[in-house]
Parts: sequence; structure tokens; C-alpha cells
Amino acid sequence: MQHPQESDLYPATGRFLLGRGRSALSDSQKRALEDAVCSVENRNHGERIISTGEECKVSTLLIEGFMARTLDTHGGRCAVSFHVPGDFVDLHCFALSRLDHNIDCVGPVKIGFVSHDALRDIVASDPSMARKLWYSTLLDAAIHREWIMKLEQLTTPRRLAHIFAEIWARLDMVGLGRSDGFDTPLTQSDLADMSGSSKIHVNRAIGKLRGEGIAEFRRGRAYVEDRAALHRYCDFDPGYLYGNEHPPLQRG
Amino acid sequence: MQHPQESDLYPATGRFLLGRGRSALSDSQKRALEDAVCSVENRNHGERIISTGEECKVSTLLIEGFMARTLDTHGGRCAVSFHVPGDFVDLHCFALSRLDHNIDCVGPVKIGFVSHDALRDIVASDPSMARKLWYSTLLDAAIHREWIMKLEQLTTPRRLAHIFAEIWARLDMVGLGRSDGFDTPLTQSDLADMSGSSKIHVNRAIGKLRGEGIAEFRRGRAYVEDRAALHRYCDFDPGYLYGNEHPPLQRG
DNA sequence: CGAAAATTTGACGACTCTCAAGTCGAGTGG
DNA sequence: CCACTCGACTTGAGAGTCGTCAAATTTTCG
Repeated sequence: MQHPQESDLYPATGRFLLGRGRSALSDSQKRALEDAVCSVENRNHGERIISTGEECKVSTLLIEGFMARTLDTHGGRCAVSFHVPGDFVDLHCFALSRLDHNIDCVGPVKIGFVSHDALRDIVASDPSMARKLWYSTLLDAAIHREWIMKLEQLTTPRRLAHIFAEIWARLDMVGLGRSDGFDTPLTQSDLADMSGSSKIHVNRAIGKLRGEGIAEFRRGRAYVEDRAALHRYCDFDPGYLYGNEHPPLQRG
Repeated sequence: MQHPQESDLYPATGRFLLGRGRSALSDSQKRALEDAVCSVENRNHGERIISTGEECKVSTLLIEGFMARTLDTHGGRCAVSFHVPGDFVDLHCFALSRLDHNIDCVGPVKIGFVSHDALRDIVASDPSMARKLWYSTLLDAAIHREWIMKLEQLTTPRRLAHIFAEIWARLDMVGLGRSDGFDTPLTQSDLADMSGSSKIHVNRAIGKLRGEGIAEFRRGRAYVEDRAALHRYCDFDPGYLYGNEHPPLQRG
């Protein structure tokens, strides 16, 4: 399930929508998108690609590594989403012009920039491609909604379990998950920013997950013995990710 | 600032994007959208317009009244967004096909349905209108992000203050705010679903807001003496709403 | 090795949940 | 008009979750 042919043919965009209907893109659409990438760059941990309020004329496709969407607050840091390879991270600003948040690197990343002029050409000449791009931004919105649910309903240990389950599922979709977990550069401090808890409480929550055999997290590596148990623990249903294998959504 | 001419000329869609760049729509675009509304209906409190997982061929524009986006959870109810007149509530499903959430009425509402076939025609013939529709769905995403921030960073009293500030600001944009507050059919129980707190805690938090002179909330009516104080109390910056008066976003 | 970052532990207080009980308001039938 | 009823709202008490201050330990990396 590694789709090596996609990454070879489309080195920058081969993971875009992978696991989520990428196969519905025609070869010419894939080619048009790949050709729209005007530069590929490497960035380091902690670098900010776009800042709140900035006008932008290019959008960023995450090729390798991880990024986070953050909001500035007078208090501390605040992460509102997390991104894996294949995500068109700030396609939002194509329609919004300026962003209401920052885009930060988590660990070293490789990113591709796509100019909005090129996107305008694609969208104007291919309404179906416009729908696909629109769709990909709405996936972010769906993930936002699930995060809201998670924050409203779950305690910190279960929030962390949910974060693990989601990242693992999303990495699986683009062929980067392990069979027994996944690898990220996330620290406990990052998890605190993502779960709305203090670093210290996150540390204890991770200990609890380990103690209960739900998940083990050490130095960015997550290990899970019983995936179904992890999902049960945090009421995780991957339907909201709109992956190929989970068409219907129903829970109760 | 009531824009009576818009509501007269476009009874169903006159509030769409009002206060957020509606003036950038041409008369023919406004007319095309208004003509795309194939039926207008009244619904009652608590009715569910769309359920999780349902395939949909029409989208819903909220003309009068209020609606909420909710997720099913095994525990209790969970609201992930709240909508005011002018919102194209489930335009998301035009690009997503099926929704990951429910759309529920809060109080009596008047809604207009727009078929996806009609939307496809509009989008295909007018790329700039496609951008505007896309834009309106991304506003929802921006609001989702702010809710995530709110849930991660604020205590229950401040979350409620933030909810009040947001609803008031959004009602102002479409000409429905009062000078000293706003009116909704929201109950304390609804606020609990929106803030991720228990009904009982919400009740106490409302009491605290009243005691501190931040806001008064009784039977769906909110009264605020000092709007700036309300905003300070919950770190509210309307920039994320992308309203006409707040182009730049910057906080710290 | 030494400095900086990440992780861990303990203690205490604040925030929030749940169970339980009681009050208030609008609408209904007598 | 009044008793009744249902939902919304209010209040009290005890327990669990979580934040903060402080300090110790481990890991990473130059």
C-alpha cells in the first residue's frame, strides 16, 4: 500500500488526497497540479511559514515531515491542527487571501509552493479540479469539528488517545504508518498545545495510557498493541477523515 | 446599517456574506444565487435538517432564525458550530457529498434550499462565484479554529463570554444585533453543549458573568453594558470572522 | 563533558462534574 | 381563576480532573 508509483511520478504532490479519492484525479489533473509546484524547499523545526494576517500569493503543500496550525494567544501556544505529508496545508489562503492563523514546522520538513496564479488557471480551466481542491480544504474543517468534539467531551488521557488515533489513521492513508504505531517529532509539550492541557498533566496522562495498556509514547514514537482498544478508549471513528475505506459515518 | 434594499431585492439570499464582502458580488451574481433557491420552508425547534452520513443533493441557506451543527456522541449532545441568518449552513456537503455532522434547528427557522445541480451550473459558468462560495465555507473553518482555541485556553465563564461576543458580532454583520446585546432562543443547556461544560456549571458561570458585570443572559437574551470589557474578558478579536471592518488580524 | 531541552515527580489549590433537591416560568385542563 | 405539569433554571455538597509552583532526573546535542 505504499503507492511508490505515485511518489515517483509526482514527487511533490504524489500524496495529495492519497487514501481519500486521489484515484478520482485524472493523470492530466495530477500532472497539472505537480507542474504548478514552483519551488520545493527544506525548512527546520520551529520555522514559521506563514503568520497570522499575512497576505499570501502562494500556498504550501507538505511533502515530507509535519506541520501545525497555531493561533497566537496572550497566554501560551495553541495548536488547532496538525498536518502530515500530502496535506495542502494552507490552501485556505487561496480563497481567504489572508490567514487567521500561523503555519509552523514541527521537525524538519520538505514543502512545495504553489502560486495562486497557477491555481487560478487550474480552477478556471477545470471545474472538477476546483471541486477537488475545495474538498481538500473542507477535510480540514471536518477535522476541526472532530477536535472540537474531542475538547468538549474527553478528558486529557482520552484526548491524547484521540490525537494518536487520528495521526496514525492519517499517516496510514498516505502510506507512512507502522503496523504497531507511528513516528513523529512531537514532544509532550506539543501534545499539551494540541490537547489544551498543561505539559505536566499531559505527562501524567501519557503515564496513564501506558499503565492501562492503551498506548505507549516515547520521544515522538507511539506504540499501540490493540488498535481497536485505542479507538474504543477515545470514541474514535475514522469516518470524519473521509478515507477510502470508511464511506458511511454513524456513531451513537 | 440594516441594508433593507438587499433583503427586499433578495429575500432568501440578501444576508449571504453581508458584512463580509457581499458588496463584491455583482448584481448578476446575487441574482443567480437568489434564483438558485428552489424552495423556502419553515421548520420548528429541534428539527434535524441533515443527519450524519446522509448523502445530500441540496444545500441549506439560513434565512431567519438559528441553527447548530452537532456531532453524535455516545455520551451527550455536542455542538460544534452555531449559525445565524445569511449563513450557507451546509454548503460543505456540495463538495463533501456526505456530511460528518448533523444540522439542527435552534428555535423556529426559515430556510432556503439550493440544489447542487444549480450550484454546479453557477460554479462552472462563473469561477469568481466559485471562489466566493468556497470562501464562505472557509469562514466556517476559521470559526471552528477559534472555537478550538477557546476550548483549549479558556475557562467556562470566559468560553461563554466568547460565545456571546461571537454571536453578537455575527448578528451585527447581518444587521440583527441590538446596541446593548442580542436575542437568541439559546437555553443554558444549549450553551453547555457549545462550551463543553455541564449545564450546572454553565449556570454558575452565567452567574459569575452577571456578578462581574461582564454580561447578563436571561431566557436567550444577552445584555452587555461594556462591549470592550466583554472582549477583553475572553480575549475576543473579531478578525477571524473576516468582517468588513477588521481586515488585519494580530493579537499577542 | 556541559548546557539546554525534555521528561518526571510531589504538593496544593482551583476548576469542573455528578448526584440530589428545590425553585421558577409558561402553558394546559378543570 | 386555579391546580397541575413540564421544562428551564438554581442551589448545595462531595469527588474527580486539572493547573501551577517547585524541584529532580533523563535525554539530546554541541
